[in-house]
Amino acid sequence: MATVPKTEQTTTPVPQRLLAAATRLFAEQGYDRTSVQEIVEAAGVTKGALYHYFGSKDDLLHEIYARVLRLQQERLDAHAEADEPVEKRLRDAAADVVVTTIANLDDAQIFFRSMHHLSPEKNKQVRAERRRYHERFRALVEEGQTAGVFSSATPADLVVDYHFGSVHHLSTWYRPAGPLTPQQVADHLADLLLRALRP
Amino acid sequence: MATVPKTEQTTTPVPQRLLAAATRLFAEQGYDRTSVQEIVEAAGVTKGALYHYFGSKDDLLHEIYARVLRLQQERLDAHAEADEPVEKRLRDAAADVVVTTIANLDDAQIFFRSMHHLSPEKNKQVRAERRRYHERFRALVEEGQTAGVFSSATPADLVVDYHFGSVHHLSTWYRPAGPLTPQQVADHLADLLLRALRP
DNA sequence: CGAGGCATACCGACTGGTTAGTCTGCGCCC
DNA sequence: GGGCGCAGACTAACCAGTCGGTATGCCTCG
Repeated sequence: MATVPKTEQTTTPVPQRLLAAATRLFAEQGYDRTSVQEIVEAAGVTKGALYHYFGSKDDLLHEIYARVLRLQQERLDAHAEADEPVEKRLRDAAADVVVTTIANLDDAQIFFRSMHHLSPEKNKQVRAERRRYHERFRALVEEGQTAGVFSSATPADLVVDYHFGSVHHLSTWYRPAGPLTPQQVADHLADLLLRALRP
Repeated sequence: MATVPKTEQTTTPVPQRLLAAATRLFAEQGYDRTSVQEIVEAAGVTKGALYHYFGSKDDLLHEIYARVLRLQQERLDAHAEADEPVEKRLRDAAADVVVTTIANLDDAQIFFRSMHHLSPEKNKQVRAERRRYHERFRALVEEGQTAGVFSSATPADLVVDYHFGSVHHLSTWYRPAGPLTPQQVADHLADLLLRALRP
């Protein structure tokens, strides 16, 4: 009894519902403050379902990280490989990560706030992927510096951390109801980066 | 029995020992992962002592926040009021907050990672003080923009968030064992800010 | 074509362990 | 002798993960 009525309208698959519920709750309350019970209730299932699809609560968090990392890396790669001058490639990449981050503010909040809740191995894995991302971005900055279109006054590593600091920070202050659209914020932040890099 | 031996060498007062232990442990493991039991053991006392001086675990966290906020606000005020051109005042303030943050990386880590663990009222209070700090800093940027020594291309608010993003981010990547001294990092980051603001 | 078996998907009570905060009491100092 | 500073056992609540059980569809073989 009490099974889902068999209309032909497809229901969202349970694993996705669980991930969506977990993402929202982790962002709102933090990982440790969110009980597995809350997640399954929000997703309309029970613990049995969650542990059928995921090995642990920690696993759920890891899935959220993997999704974000994959998305951002793909987008960065696309911009970095474009057939454009390096200034434009960097600007586009810098602006895009801002837009994408704002579009997934919950993910971003979790990302930067809950890394230390991952198990050591999963944490290491995430760090490694994160480093790849960082290095790809840094390569863009270095390319411009070598070509002389960017100032070399600041080490490329620091430039990258400077920019990602601001991205990281977005989930702290950006509110959709605010005066600026995501694209406007992205343009401004990319502009600040490029202005700082003027020779 | 087992009282501290009564040599005349003054022992650090218990409340300070508790705060120091809590700061270290919160930074290492996160607020929720640190039990009150761990804190009192690290401080060499028992729960009775902790709850004698602090109303709750949450209170302990709030004290840490208050300490950081007071320190940073004092230093910003000093720089902002100095008798110097606005470029120098902003640069000094921007560099100083970096140095101070690196000198108290544990505090910084807790600050940005654990705000949501504070009770709603305490959270509101901290946000209010934080806003005062932000506005003081913004006033410096605006002063320079009005005077024409800084570009007005970017709203001052965004400029401030851009810089504090990088400060916020420090606890993620800065390691004392790294190649750069705190002062060098501070100079670079302040430089990036000022370069971005060149008209 | 239909019966029987099997895997997948999920349920929900239960367990063992942990935790913040309380409370009674004790010793030392003024 | 009274109160401050603290000790440490205790409680009530909670929580991640387990496990035996059930329903449902598919596949196979007679």
